[in-house]
Amino acid sequence: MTEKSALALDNQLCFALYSASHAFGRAYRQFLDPLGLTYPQYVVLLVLWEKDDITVKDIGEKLFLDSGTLTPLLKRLEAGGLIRRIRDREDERQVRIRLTDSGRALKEKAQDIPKTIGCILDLPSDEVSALRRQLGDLRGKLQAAVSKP
Amino acid sequence: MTEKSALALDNQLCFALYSASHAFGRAYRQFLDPLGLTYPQYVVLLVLWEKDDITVKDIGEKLFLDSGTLTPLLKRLEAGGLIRRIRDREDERQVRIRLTDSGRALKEKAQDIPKTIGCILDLPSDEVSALRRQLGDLRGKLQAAVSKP
DNA sequence: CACCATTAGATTGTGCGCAAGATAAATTTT
DNA sequence: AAAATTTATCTTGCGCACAATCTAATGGTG
Repeated sequence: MTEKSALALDNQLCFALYSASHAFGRAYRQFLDPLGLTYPQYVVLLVLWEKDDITVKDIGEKLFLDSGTLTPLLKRLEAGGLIRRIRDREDERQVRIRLTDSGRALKEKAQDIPKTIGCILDLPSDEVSALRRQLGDLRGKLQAAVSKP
Repeated sequence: MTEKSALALDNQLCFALYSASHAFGRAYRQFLDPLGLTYPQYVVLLVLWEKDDITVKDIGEKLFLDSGTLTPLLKRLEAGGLIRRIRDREDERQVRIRLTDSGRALKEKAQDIPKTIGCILDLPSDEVSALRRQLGDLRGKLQAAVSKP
C-alpha cells in the first residue's frame, strides 16, 4: 500500500520542481521586463556583476549552460549594449565577456529584485538556505548520474 | 553583515531551482530518449495515464501550461501515434485528448522511471515529500503574486 | 433575435536549452 | 616540425514556454 502510483503527477518531485521553476520565471518576468532582460540574461549578468571579464566557458560552468545556449544569448546582450565580446589575444579560442558602463549601471536597477521576490515568498531565511542547499545537493547527484554512465 | 550581496548567484533560491530543474531534465532524458519522449511530453502522458479523454484546457490546468505550448506538443504526440485529438461534438470549441492503444501501452515501459530516479536522488521518502510540499507552496505564492497586481 | 462578452484552441514570433557537428586555435605526441 | 588530439566557441535544428493575436463557438442580455 506504500506503492500507490509511482507515475502519479502529484508524487513527482521533478514535476514540483519543474512547475515551481516556471512559476519563478513568470514572477521574475514582471521585474525584468522593464529592464529589457530575460531571466537567463539576468543570471548571466549576476555572474558578471560578481566578476567581470571572464570567458564564455567560465560563465557556462557557473550556470551549467553550454555555448549553444550562451553564444546567442551573449550576442543579444551585446546587441543591447550591456556587454562586449572580445577575442582573447593570448588564446584566440577564447572570447572574454566584459560589461559596458551601461551593463554595470543596470546593477543598480536590479538591486531590489531579490528583496521583492523574498517578500513574495515570505519564508524564514533559514528555510530558504535549507531549500537552496537541498536543491544544490539534488543537482549534484543528478549531474553525477548523468556524466558517468 | 547579514546583507552581503543580495545579487550573488549563490544566494539565489531561484537559481538553485532553475539549475536543479535543468539537471532533472537532463537526467530524465536518458530514460525518455529510448521511449521517444521529451520530459514535457512525458508529464502530459502522466496526466492522461491517470485520467484519459480530457480537454486541452484540463491538461493545461494540471501542468500550468497554455495552449501555445500544448497545441504543438499534442500534435507531436498525435504524429507519434500516442494520442488522438478529437473535436468535442457537444462543444466544438474543445478538443478532447485520448490515448491510443500504443499510448496506453507506453505506460508499462515508463513504470520504472520514477524508481530509477529515486535511486539516483537517494533521499528518505519523508524528505522528498517535504520538498515536494515546499515547492508546491512556493509555486502557489508565486502564482498568486503574478495574477493579482 | 441581435449584440456582446467569454471561452477554447490555434497561430506567430522570440528566446531559451541542448544535442550534434563544424571550425579554428592551442597543446601534445611522435 | 608534422601529425594527432584537445579545447573553446560557433552553428544548425528541434522542442519547449510564453506573450500576443486570431478564429470560431458558446452563453448571456436586452
